[in-house]
Amino acid sequence: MEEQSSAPADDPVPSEAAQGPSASKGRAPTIYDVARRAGVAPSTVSRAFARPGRVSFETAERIRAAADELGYRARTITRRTDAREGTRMIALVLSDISNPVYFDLLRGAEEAAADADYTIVLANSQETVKKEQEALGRVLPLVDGVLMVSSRMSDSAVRMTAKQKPTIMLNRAVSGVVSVVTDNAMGTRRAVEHLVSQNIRDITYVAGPEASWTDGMRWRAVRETGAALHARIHRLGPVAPTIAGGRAAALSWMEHRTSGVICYNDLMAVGFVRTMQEHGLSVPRDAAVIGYDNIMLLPYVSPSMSTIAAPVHAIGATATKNLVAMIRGAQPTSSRPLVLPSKLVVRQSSRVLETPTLRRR
Amino acid sequence: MEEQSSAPADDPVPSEAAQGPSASKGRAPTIYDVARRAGVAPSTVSRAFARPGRVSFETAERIRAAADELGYRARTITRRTDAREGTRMIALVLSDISNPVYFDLLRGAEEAAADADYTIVLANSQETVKKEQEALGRVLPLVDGVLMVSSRMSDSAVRMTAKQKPTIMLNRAVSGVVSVVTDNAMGTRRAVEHLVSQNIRDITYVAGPEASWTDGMRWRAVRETGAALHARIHRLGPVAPTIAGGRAAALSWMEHRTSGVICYNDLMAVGFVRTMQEHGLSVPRDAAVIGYDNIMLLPYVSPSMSTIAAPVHAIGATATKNLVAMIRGAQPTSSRPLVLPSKLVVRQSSRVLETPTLRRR
DNA sequence: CTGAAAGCGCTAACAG
DNA sequence: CTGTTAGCGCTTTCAG
Repeated sequence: MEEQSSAPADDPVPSEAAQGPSASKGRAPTIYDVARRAGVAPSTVSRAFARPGRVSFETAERIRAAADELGYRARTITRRTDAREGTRMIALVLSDISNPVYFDLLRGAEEAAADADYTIVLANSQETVKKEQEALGRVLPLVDGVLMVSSRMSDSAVRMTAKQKPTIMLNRAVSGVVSVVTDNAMGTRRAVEHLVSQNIRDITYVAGPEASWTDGMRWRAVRETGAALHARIHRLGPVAPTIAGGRAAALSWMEHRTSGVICYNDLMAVGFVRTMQEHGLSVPRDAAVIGYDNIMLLPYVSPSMSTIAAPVHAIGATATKNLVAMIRGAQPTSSRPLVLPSKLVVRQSSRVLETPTLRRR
Repeated sequence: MEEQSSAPADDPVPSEAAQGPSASKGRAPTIYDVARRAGVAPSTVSRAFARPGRVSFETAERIRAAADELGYRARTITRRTDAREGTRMIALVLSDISNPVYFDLLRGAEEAAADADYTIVLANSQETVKKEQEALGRVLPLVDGVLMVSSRMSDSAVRMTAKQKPTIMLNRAVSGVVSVVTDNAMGTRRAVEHLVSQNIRDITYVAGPEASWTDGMRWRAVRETGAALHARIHRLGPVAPTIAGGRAAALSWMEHRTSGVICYNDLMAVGFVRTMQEHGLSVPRDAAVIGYDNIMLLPYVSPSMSTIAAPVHAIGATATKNLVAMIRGAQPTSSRPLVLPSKLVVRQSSRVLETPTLRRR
């Protein structure tokens, strides 16, 4: 629209017709252009952007004006990567952002980062490990540190990354790399106890993605606790960690029903329950169902869903704080992963005995 | 720089550094280190990374080996920003990533980006406009284009950005900037018709964030359609676009009930309904409630929630495709925003008349 | 295919 | 406070 209209009249501009329509055309203006236009030395322009105090107000004014006219924008990155000053950016790499679990993690990370004056750059890679590595490779050179969430990359690949930039692993433990994980075992134990205490001794664990470290931990926790408590544990899957995956699992579960079901995550649990209901089964009467993660809206589904909750916000915040410390030169204190506690949240989907008066909280 | 190493203080630690578990210590290796190690010229190393074909297989091998040993990593960004080759990254700026609406948008954007071999970098800024601008400023220099979702920045600030890099605005129309929006009017009209056809003629619109362009559009659509259809329209709010916001709104709504309620978004609608239920009211009997966005899990809350759905995936994909075209030099065709249709999804929360056979309990 | 050398845009060091 | 002059790490000529 007004791209044409802005035709500046006052223009002592030489032959170089400043710019075409919507910018991005005639090569981005450099610091030299601005300097020439403002009648100062390039270094002064540089200073004006990097160290505002060090340049006289008037000169700064003039430079800013010139920069505006030319549409100049400091190439912060080049400057910073070259100067090794740090870019004040942190990469958060995660494989599936559309999983609601990550919300609070993100929030926690962001708050902690903001406190320390860092910006979080998210690199998401729904797809393959390959994509994940590619995305990581792209952002790696421009951040001061890396937060990897539930990565599917191999341990050695992760270690490679950790060699290049301060790195913290979340939701997975990799030896040699600082890790922050949740204590799946504890929450799981509570869940199994909760079921067993209601006389449920036949429990199916519905597995999530095979490559997932978390799935391994959860399955192991279920199995071991089950053994300790004399419950019979079965395993189904793996299926996709989605509502659809849960639905599929429910279908095969029908052929060998158990009175208790623990799903790798909440989304699966929701799908599982819905499919049961569609087949005329009722939850928790026909089976008590529990998920993991405590995602948003879980209290609002019907029946409200029990879950094993991780302190996701704290994980994000803690990891970020530690990462910032590492960026500032701190050496990792311990070689063991930092473990944060998880807890069981009981709602209707697993409360068999005393059915409450249906108006939870 | 640090060649004068003997000078600085108390460092009795000589050559030991090499293998500290978490590395990231001794100065990132440069292309020169690799070159020396591989016994070639720096330019050859550069070529080996940038233009694989142009270097003999053997030399490439040697260089790769040397790079691995030293843990060298191409500083892609510096290289690319300098070379104006483009970084093959696109910034997706959005103010609140924890809103589930953005899932599909993100997915759409990512798929389209991947098709064109671009990576999406997410810059999230929960907070103020100031934070948003800051985050944008940080990533701007290093991306080839910008996707702004529901930005709260001023029109002129947005135009500023658009001057520097190809930019597309999503969920908001800014004159002079390519925009992709949904046709809120159409979906809203259907919703109001749906209510009126069930003899609901008293409708409350619960407003979302004041600064939101979308809220303005939705409110306007409700008001105008209401007028056209002879329904009485009321307005409540603004409240936060969250479950809590919806709960708060429900409380004040109690004092002046209407038989129809349309909330700025689904989260609010869920909170609204829950609060009604807690006060002994039933949905849709006491009020038909409709949200916007069609977020995940909506079919699973109780009662399942009606909503006005935008083709979010398509928005993300379309915008990204257009952006890539712009990056490649295409000129924006039209100055008017690209409008994608929205539609009404009727579920239990608004179905007053023929209560379905509710096999969904 | 490779090396030497001249940039690239920006910053730091050192006068004055 | 500002200009000059060396860099910074990487790329691009331009010869061989």
